[in-house]
Amino acid sequence: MGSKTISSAVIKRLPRYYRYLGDLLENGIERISSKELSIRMKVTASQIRQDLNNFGGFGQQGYGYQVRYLHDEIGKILGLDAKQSMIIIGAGNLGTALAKYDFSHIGFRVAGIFDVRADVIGTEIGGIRVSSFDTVEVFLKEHDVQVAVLTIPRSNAHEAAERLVKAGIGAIWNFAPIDLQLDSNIVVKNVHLDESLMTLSYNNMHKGQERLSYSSYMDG
Amino acid sequence: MGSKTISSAVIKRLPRYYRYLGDLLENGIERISSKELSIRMKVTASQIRQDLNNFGGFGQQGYGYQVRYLHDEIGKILGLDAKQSMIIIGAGNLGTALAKYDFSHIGFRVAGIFDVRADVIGTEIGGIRVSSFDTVEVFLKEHDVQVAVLTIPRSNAHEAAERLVKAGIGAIWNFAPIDLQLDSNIVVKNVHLDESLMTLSYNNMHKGQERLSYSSYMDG
DNA sequence: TAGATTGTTAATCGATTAACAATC
DNA sequence: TAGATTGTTAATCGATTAACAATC
Repeated sequence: MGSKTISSAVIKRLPRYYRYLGDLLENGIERISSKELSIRMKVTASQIRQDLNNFGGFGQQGYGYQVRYLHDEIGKILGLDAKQSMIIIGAGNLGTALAKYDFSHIGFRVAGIFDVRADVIGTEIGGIRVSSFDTVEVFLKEHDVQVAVLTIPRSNAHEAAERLVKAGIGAIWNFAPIDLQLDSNIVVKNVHLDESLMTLSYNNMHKGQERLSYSSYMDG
Repeated sequence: MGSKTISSAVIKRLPRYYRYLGDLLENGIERISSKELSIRMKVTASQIRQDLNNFGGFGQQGYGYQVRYLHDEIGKILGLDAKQSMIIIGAGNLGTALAKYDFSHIGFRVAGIFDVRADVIGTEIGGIRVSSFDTVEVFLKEHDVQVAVLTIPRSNAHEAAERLVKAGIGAIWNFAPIDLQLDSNIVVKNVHLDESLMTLSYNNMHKGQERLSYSSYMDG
């Protein structure tokens, strides 16, 4: 069902559409054409129409797109209406920050926090008690969790990931600087902050040699 | 000088090469061919050779590449040998996590932390006193800072960015969910965590409809 | 209806992969 | 020298942009 493969380039643009449509909603704008949206977003109108038509015809000739409708449809495509849960593995600096961050606007909530360090287990972060990582298998049996957030040192990341997968996790948001080699049906999304900073460094050093600001919107 | 524009696709791959070469170094491996590296990294040998040859001929026919040399050269290309400083704007959850993170392995250090909230100013994070954002212009006059890290709410992000630019900042690592519209010679790198989570959500919902695990290495 | 704007096909552009001559 | 592997050119593939007929 619905099996046409959609390129990852398109998928990566969806959240940005979603954000711009949300902004339009907030400003009380009810309809928009691909042309006008393209001007605001600094992309081509062609690209917007091509992207959207991967998922269906959301617009109307001569009229454009209804902002509310398109916004909500993209939200559904992204699964934001699904009320998903995630657990955070590693209550260090980054794990703590993410645990305190409110992801409810995109349908996510933190269901649990885990760590291996005795001095961290039992402390509270954002109203959630940190549990021993040894209890994660039991926890996953008892709770419906879609995503595991990996904010632990590189050295432990692979072993932890394999345990999580064995315990039934299907998606990992990985902040450890490592390429996880897991079963092909496990979805992994890497956020490598140091690599992000390195590309910023490169672009800053080599400034002026290329048109930077214009093509940088999707380089998030 | 050296003005051939290099595509951002190539730039984004450099940090990953750097990481793999660092791993090889740690394992005492002194030379590697594009073929063998391609197997480890799950990319084509062609791509590795094409990418590297954007910057020069680092290898030797019949031999391959010297790991130490190539690693250090890529480090230089990325500017990691430059000892750069950054300031963190916004001492919230994420700003605090980044302030405590050790970026010295890629040549960066945190020179200052700024916030507008009276109850936060004066507290200490990772050994650095949080200063009033109103003092940032003076600070930037007195210190050589390459990067400003923006970890503040969306509503303040644009105004803060403009002040930083006016005060001489040339590069912004932006964590606020907004597209900053700044002078074209300002380098902006966005890290939109919620958008990252949304694409993870999408891939998880639509799992099995495409070959996910294989093409996901660069989707960080 | 006439004007506007979509959905979609065709053309272009750029990035990736393959091939191979150069050379260590 | 023979074998290996690069640097680089050529072929392929995929993504973006342009064009336009369909239609609201």
